[in-house]
Amino acid sequence: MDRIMAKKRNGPGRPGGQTNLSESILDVAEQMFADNGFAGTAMRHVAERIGATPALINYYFSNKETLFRAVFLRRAEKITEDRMARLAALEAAGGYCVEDLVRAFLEPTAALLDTAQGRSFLRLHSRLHMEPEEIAFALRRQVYQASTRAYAEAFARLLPDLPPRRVYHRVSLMVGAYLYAFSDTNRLGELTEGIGDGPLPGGEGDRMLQDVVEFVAAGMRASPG
Amino acid sequence: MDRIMAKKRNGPGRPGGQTNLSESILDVAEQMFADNGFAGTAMRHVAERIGATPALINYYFSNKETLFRAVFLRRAEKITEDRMARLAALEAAGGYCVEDLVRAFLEPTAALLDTAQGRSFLRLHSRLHMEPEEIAFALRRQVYQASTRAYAEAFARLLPDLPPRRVYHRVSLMVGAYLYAFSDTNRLGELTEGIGDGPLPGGEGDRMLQDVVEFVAAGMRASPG
DNA sequence: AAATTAATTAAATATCTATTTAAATCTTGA
DNA sequence: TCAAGATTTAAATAGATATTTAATTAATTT
Repeated sequence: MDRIMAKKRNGPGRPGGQTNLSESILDVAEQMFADNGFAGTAMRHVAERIGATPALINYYFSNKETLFRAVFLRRAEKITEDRMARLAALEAAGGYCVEDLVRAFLEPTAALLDTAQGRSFLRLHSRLHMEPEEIAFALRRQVYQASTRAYAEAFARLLPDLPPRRVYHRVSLMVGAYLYAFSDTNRLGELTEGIGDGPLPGGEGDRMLQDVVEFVAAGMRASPG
Repeated sequence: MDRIMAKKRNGPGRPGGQTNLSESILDVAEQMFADNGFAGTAMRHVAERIGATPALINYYFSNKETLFRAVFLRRAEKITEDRMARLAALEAAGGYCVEDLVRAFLEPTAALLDTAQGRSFLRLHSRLHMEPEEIAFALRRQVYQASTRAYAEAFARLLPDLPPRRVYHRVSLMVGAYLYAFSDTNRLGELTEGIGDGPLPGGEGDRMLQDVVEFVAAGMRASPG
């Protein structure tokens, strides 16, 4: 759609004015990593889309893996911080229920549904969770482990009849459900084609979040069999 | 672990006896596509692991994409058939509940948890669902669309108060949850490290299935807000 | 036994890949 | 104004990739 272009001058040398290419690289790389994966994305193509040479990407981010980490961390760190802040707010406010906790966990990612760039990140994010490679593991743990654990412990306090092991299991079911729902790869439209409730009222993102919260909160509260 | 080796003779020519390399190629490719993705898997490496040359793979499967399809379809088609058969059995038996339906949908994939090769497929399967590429879409639709729709309609009959659009949405939440849980990429062990309920009793696969069914069935039945 | 078909390899083809190096141009600070 | 630093390119490096072709050996059919 809207490809970001540096004003091109043929030949080498620093161009006039300000370019802020570093951010453009992150944006384009985010889209391409989301659509084609890490291995499927060529540095050359990222460079082409911003109208520059591959060497420029290695100038800003020293190699492909570092670029990937930068793309991921740019948003992921905000998500974790946001989750922790929301959890702290709930604790401070006193009483909260399972549904409040689910909503607090999901809102920081649901917010990304509102922009195309945010949706790219969500696809990237889902892919990363499905990739067993070491690069993916390390990144996920580094960013999400602490906050996910904090939420799991909060859930455990709300669900004293459920053994801790099963609380964690349900947390991971929540993660799987929202990743899939938010990543838009499930092509809900394709599946429901011809059902025709028409488009959802009240903003796609909000409605989506509400549906997921409802489903997950019920799953969390399910009486252990 | 157990790499399949063709008995090597140096030089070209048809080897003596029977080799059944076609199946070996599918097995190795399944593992490698699961771990490294489509773009991240090199034909050359697949060939090396079976002790043959890349040309042999192109002899049996004419190119990389066809190989990928063959790997996927080998199991996916059985899953769909199994799902349809189980749904028909439920219908024939007369009354069934939400939990029965969830279990019927999930059992064909949960069965794959019992072998290493099956778990490879499950990882591949999850990856495919997160890949927005055209190859992934077409495959998923070809194999799963009809059976998923049939289940969605069965759910709709059991949940008359829930608008069809939302039934489909919940079905896709179910899919996301089980994909993630069964693909083992969530590394539950890592997250729960130090919790120590110890290993689950009664077979990892069965326990896993039971947990997911419980969670998803509750989510499905959640009263619409 | 001869001819045909099946299964395999070695080698070549034609790209595509990430990354580095050196040079070129602009900006900034002294 | 001049030197130092920042940002860019062109070109080279060193491989890796999927796929095709022709040759080779074994199995099967006639």
